[in-house]
Amino acid sequence: MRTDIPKTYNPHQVEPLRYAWWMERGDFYATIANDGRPRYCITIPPPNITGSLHMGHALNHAIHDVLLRWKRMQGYNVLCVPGTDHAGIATQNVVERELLKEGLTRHQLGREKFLERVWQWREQYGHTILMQLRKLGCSYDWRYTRFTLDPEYADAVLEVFVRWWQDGHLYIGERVINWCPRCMTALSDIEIEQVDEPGKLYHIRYPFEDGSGAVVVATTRPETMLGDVAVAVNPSDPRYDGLVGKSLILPLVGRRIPLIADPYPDPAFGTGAVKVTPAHDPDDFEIGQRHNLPHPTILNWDGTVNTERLRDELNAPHHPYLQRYHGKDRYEARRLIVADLEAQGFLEKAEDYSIPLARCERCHTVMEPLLSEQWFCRMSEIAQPAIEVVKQGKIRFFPERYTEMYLQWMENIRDWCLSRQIWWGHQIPAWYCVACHPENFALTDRGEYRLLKRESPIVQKSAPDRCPRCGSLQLVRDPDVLDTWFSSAIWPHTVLGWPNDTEELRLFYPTDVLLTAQEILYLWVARMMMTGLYFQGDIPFREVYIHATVLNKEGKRMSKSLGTGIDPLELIAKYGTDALRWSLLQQAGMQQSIRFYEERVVTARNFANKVWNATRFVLLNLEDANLETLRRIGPQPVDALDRWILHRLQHTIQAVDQALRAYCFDDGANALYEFIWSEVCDWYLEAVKPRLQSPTQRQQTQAMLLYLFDQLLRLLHPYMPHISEELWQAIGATPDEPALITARFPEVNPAMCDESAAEEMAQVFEIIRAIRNLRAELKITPGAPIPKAWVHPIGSESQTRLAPYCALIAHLAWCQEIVLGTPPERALMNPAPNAEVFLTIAGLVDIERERARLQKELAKLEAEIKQVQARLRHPQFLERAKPEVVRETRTQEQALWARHQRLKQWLEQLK
RNA sequence: GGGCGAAUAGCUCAGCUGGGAGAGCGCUUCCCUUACAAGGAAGAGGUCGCAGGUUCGAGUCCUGCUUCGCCCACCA
Repeated sequence: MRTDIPKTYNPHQVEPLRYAWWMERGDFYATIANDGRPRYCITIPPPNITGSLHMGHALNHAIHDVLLRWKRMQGYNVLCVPGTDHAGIATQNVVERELLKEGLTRHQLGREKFLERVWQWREQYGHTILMQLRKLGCSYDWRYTRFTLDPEYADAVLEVFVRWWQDGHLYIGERVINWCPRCMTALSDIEIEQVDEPGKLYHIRYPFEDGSGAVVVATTRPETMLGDVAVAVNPSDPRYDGLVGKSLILPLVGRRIPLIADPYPDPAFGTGAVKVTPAHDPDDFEIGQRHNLPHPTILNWDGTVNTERLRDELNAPHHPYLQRYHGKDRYEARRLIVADLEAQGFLEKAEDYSIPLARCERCHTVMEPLLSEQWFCRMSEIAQPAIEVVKQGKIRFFPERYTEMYLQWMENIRDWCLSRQIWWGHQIPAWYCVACHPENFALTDRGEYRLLKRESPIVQKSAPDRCPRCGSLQLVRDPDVLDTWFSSAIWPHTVLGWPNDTEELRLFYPTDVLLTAQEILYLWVARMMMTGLYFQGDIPFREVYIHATVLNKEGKRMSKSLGTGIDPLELIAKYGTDALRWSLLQQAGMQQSIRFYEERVVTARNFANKVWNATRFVLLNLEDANLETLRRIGPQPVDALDRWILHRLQHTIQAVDQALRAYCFDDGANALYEFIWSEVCDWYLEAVKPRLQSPTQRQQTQAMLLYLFDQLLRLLHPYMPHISEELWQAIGATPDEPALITARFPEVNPAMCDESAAEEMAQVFEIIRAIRNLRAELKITPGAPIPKAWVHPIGSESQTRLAPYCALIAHLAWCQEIVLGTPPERALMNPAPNAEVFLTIAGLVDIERERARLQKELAKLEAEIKQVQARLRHPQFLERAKPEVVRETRTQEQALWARHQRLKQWLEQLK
């Protein structure tokens, strides 16, 4: 038996070694066979390869690991598949930034060379985050580590794309999409963040061609007027009766545009007239479609103004004045145009206005709605089954409120823009024949064909030899790659081997739960449900737990750039992994956000230390023992104290079990904390100390302690795996159960539940508190002996001898239980609700002071009595309150009166 | 503009189906008692966001409002 245990828990000496030990033993590995055990499977949300561990990850993965360890201990065959996401735009941005330091752009490097660089980068840095997850203690099956650009994974992605194409769910469309002028790519509707920012609303006068006045339109983006093709008004708007059909002259540009009638404009807003720029606004585009209007583009992909395209697209003479704006950045162009409009008297006014802006989620650049040709996925049909499974309860959300949010979003789902104009990712498996449509291609300087328009794509997993229509060898592959979320959408079944029919799929699909943050509910969770149902024919997971967002103490989002973030690795370095995990899990339940700060980890570290020292105490008291013998003896209660602690243990087992089932990790942690610290350490261990000195009770008490701590460490293991394993090795490990990580999780034993023991001990604790209170109030130093104490339990029928406990725990020299009516002489008294205690302390009884103290006590009692009586005097209370409540109130009143009587009597006696 | 969360001790939060408010940290006082000072003991501290309503009785249920946060939404 080890007795050289340090007095404080040192996580750095324990945690890395324990983790390595489990790895060596292969404890994280699932069995890929039906060995008769039930199975439990989670596929983690693959973090970006560009990422490093932040508090959100720490919380997410602490939760993963609690569940995995809990299930493993319950005898499940547990598989957790880790991995990383290639994160198209994010990664490409990182590598492009590196190139920029060398003065290079990706275009200078060329696609192939650039991709080599990205792969290099990923080899070097792409595994950082997975290594960090190991530091968190995650018991994942690292053999299964996947990457969304692995060859097999890429094959699955192409398979999905081809099948959806064949099944008619994909299409090429020219639409106004969200364009990031910095990333130079399209983004889906959910990859942008909407913010309202202060700006200006410009009112511009568009004169009628015939000189009969003007129409005033309002816009927040005046530069787009270059591409205006009409002004629209609502047909019901009386202000424009008889004017529709007339021509307007576009200021600065001089182009003639019509005034048209369309249901879109809201007559109540401003002048009721809307300028129509089909290429740069989704609503305007639809108006344009309805009226068969042209849609000239006035912006380049980098956000600069292009007025030459205007000439080409409108087949119109180029107004020389426009040259001023050509090549200017959109904001520069805006300033110029506003100035020119004002100078020429076209600007009616510019008012302050809160403008809704869309920014790129990745780089925060203001998005530009831009007309372009993209690949889309038609969603409504695919979404249907994913709606059904939720309505039927086959997939359940925790917290439940997310169910409604999910359903509402799914029922209004919009088509998904799949193509991205970047290089890092899954290149779209579509080829176009130059021979069939030479007009769709331009020849570059390097003599390569550049795709201008997508027509008649040949969609298949591998490059076709020749055009199936004309036999030409001149085929050009679509340069675009797929949205990163397209590949992560198939994560659960793909990491298990799809499209092959693998043993992993058969054993572990559907997985059990998906654990994630709320921000990717639509981006990812919903899409996995759609692809899982479509391709694997079954739900990807049975439950979805959406955990809180981690905020700082001020309730602000943790952000590196704002400096409001906390680095979990730093916290691990300071306080250890188990402390960090505990501090997070201790507040992880059904809330949508949690505030996190370092003091929480300090508290958690202190708790770990408490566990360490409590177990140290047990070990020190087991030095002479044979553990085998003690295990054979088992938990045999000596008395009510033991029955009470076993009872509380059952309660704790029950609470932890219930909490983990319901994803209320906070409740489980609190139950454990309360049990271990308050009940085991503060009461049980203190009370048991004298018994350990008794030759007749020592062994039985040792057996109790061994059992209790064995159970307690098992319960703690999912939350604090390292320290619990380390300590358990000293007291729990047997040839049958050599490691805690695979030992059996405790289950409630009804035979150990004992309410009466609980009540009995509650009374003991009350008495002891009353004694301590007296001592403290009278400033009796803890060491000073108290010659005599009498305790008088009230209302308990049991003939148990409480006095010995009180003497032991409260360090009394002499203690006796008395019955009513025989109070001692010249003592101090403390009346507690269900007990009263009398102490005699030589020379310390100042009668007057004592009387004053008790008078105060009496006054407090009387106030309470008044309150209760007031309620009982109320006729409606007696009539309408539940009978048991009335009864309870009556007994309460009686008890108060009785205390009152006794106090008074005691006061009399003190005279 | 809709939807959802939150508002309780100085701080961070518990309070299930309505019966008189709890924890951790912080604070005060006393203790280095041989598991633990990262500890022990005893305390102080709250018109439970505001205003109504239901009820014998409301942090708890209903209505309205205020403040903060999140999600969704094409209003020029």
